[in-house]
Amino acid sequence: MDIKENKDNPTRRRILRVAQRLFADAGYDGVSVGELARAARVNRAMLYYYFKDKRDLYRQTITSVLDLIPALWERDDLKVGAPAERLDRYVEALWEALAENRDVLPMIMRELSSGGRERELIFNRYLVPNALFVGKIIEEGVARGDFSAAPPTFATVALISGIIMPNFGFAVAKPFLDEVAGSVGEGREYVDFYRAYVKRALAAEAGKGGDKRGENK
Amino acid sequence: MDIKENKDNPTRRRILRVAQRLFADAGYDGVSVGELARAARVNRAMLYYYFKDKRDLYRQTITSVLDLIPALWERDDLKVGAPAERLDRYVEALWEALAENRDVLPMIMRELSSGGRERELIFNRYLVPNALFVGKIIEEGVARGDFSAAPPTFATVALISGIIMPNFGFAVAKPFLDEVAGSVGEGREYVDFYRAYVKRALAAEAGKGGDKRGENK
DNA sequence: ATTATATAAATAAACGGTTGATAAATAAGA
DNA sequence: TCTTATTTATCAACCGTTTATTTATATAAT
Repeated sequence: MDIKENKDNPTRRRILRVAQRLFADAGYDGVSVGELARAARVNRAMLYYYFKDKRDLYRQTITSVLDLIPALWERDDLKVGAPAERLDRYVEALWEALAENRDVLPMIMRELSSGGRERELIFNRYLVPNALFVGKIIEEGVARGDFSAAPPTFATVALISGIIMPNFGFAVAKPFLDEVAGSVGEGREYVDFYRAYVKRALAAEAGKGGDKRGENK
Repeated sequence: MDIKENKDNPTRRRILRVAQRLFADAGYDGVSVGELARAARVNRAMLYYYFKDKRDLYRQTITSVLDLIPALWERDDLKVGAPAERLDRYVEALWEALAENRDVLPMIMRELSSGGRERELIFNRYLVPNALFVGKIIEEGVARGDFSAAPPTFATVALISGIIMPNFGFAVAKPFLDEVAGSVGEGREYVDFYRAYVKRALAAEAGKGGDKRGENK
């Protein structure tokens, strides 16, 4: 009756992998345990052998997918160098991370849209810490006089928005966008554009720039 | 058997109003016709008297909510003046429009997240036209040499993102955000910040600016 | 003004199908 | 033989939808 704890079990992993795809596409209510079991080629009852219930499976699916975000905050190359540099690398890094798994943003967006049960989990575990991480870099840049963008909170939000939204667009509508606007590429061109865009937006007025140590490598 | 077409019918309007709230909170699959009927204090069968089926009701709910977006493109004050001015007013206008009805963005986001049936409707009727509207202003500004931001498509995306994302955040998490970050206000401060932010991001390099007619009011 | 008729609005009841979940029986592996 | 893994069978509850029936309202005929 109690749930098997062997995380390496191949059946269990197969269920999780399939659940990730299906939940990302249709959401919690949009997938039945029947579909889930069929897609994973297991008996319906097996879901209750490895997971407490449907919501438990959903929760574990979410965290397993979204846990590539915290990995960002550990990267060494985002810890050294001038704020402008680190921020520039962060834009690139977050984009890459999100582009790598196209299920992340749809899952987050849908869960936030639904007065979702996992809304606070997502905020506390991913969004707020991520905003704090970026905010700290900007704060430092403002303090040094490199950035004019204050308050840092607002600049943080604006900056992250420009990464998340387009990436979300790619994730949910790449084929469609290609159709209405010709090929929209893979997003690389946008990232390059956006790095320069952010640089201009945050730049301190000429002459007001403070300590130049470490700038431009 | 055929559907009553009287759009002013009070019962019908009550159903739509309730559907708007419930669907915005929980999505298509997250609300049963039973809940819907109970919340609107009508018999379940009445939904099928005024609407073809659940999805028809859902579709009509979506469009009735989202139709405040196209209203933006008709505004006269967004049609006259220098590009920089019009863009500045657009930022303000879009923010206000979205803040006015906090169901808009959650509905859009969820529908896009779920390989939703109404995805193309949303793109074709709201998102693409809106992007074209903004894109045209930016294009004009670039042509005049007022903006350095090219290509206009990318600048358009970046600019809109900085409005939509924070507004979405407000819509789904205002109470929560107040709790973790102190009161985050009503967003007015952010809009003011963002207008300046955009201005810097799009500004042409000093001296390269072309025709100055109409600038700075 | 009363009655008859037509139509619109609302209700109750039921349909087959699917839902998430459980318990008991069985098979496989140690 | 004991534990782990998988299946079969079954459950009540709910799902979206339809049908048949009743109530209310407006119009026309008497």
